[in-house]
Amino acid sequence: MNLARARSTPDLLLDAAERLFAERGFDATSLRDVTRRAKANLASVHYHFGSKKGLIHAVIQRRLDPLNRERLRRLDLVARRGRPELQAILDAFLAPTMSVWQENPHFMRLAGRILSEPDRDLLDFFLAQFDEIVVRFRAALVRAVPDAPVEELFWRMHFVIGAMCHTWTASDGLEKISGGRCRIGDGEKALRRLVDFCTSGFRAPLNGKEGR
Amino acid sequence: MNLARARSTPDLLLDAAERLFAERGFDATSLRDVTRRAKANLASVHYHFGSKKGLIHAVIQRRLDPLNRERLRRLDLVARRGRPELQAILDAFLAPTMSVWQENPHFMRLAGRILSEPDRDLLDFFLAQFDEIVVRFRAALVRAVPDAPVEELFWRMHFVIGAMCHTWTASDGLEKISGGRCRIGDGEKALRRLVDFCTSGFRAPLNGKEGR
DNA sequence: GTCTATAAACGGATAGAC
DNA sequence: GTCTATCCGTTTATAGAC
Repeated sequence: MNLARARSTPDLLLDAAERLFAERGFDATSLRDVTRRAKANLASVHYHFGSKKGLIHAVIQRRLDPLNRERLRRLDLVARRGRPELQAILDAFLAPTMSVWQENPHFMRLAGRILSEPDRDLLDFFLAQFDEIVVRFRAALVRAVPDAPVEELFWRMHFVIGAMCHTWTASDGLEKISGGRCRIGDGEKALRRLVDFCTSGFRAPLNGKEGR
Repeated sequence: MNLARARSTPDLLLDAAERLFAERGFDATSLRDVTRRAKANLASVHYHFGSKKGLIHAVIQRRLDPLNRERLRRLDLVARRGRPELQAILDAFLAPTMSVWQENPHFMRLAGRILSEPDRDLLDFFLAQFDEIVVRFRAALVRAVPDAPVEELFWRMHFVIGAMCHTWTASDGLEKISGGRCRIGDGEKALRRLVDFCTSGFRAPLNGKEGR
């Protein structure tokens, strides 16, 4: 309400944690690092979030919640007018990740890494945020590609997710490998390339015989 | 030479480390965990590998070296006979990862995770193993898709790598999300799906206007 | 090459004053 | 809500005996 007021301690902790988790990883970031950056007290983490794990969960949920709501909002717009276009569905899924990346590249790097996290608890918590996304996008894909088995749709979305995560988390690796040719820039062109690649990949022949 | 002899201490350490690093991550695995599993002494790690980082590098190089040699061997077979087929090139790049995954799923999970590693030193060491791969596959792709700008080829390979890593590292996540519908099984079918998806994605129209 | 013992530092968590 | 002090376990790394 009071716009001039400084950010609250929980917010400062979340900001600092998000940044450090993204830069160094969860394990390599101590609560002492977080509180030092947030200019808060060490014990404040346990007061506000209960534990380090509680802080990690809060960092994830703060961004994932609006991200997935935006995905569903866009999917609604697409699905409302008749049979949905494959490319429009993929765009509804992928485009919001670019917005988050633009506003907060730290979080997207962090999110991409969680999917390959060894910590089962953390992975399960993360995946649980996607229950509605899975149901709704699956339904849309079935309508858009009715001749594909559902199993095939899941596999192809798996590849889409892999390409997506790699785009936002490893774009500096691409820049290095390409000798500086490929820069992610503001993300707009990268998103368009990503959507085009995925749409075309999704249209691979279903019998898998083509071109062999 | 002596086939009946037990494996050497360095090998036992590498085996144990590979397994634990894959299951728990680098940070969450202590040298005590490694030496306990290898039934070796704590100090043996420093004697044979100098440090924990030295051990990590050795674990990576032991598998990556033959993997990338196999990629180049297959690429040679493909490129020898005239203009290479796009699908054959991608197969030469992707198929060896399945072989490694079959023989040692632990390592592939580990390798996939390194690409999103926050530790810059480790990422740089990892990427340095791919210098020859980048040069040789780029040349083949230029021949196979001559009308595409090199920049576009790099981006598309970036997406291929993302899909590939996600396939071998997060396949259990797919199984969970798909409600048990999608299992990676022996990897053969997953590889075929992956190659088909990537080949088709690679053939996306170059102007990016199709279907919009 | 292998082992014990230990150094030196850092981790998350908590009790209790304010 | 904030802060200090502290508990207690763990970490990598090394010195030096065998």
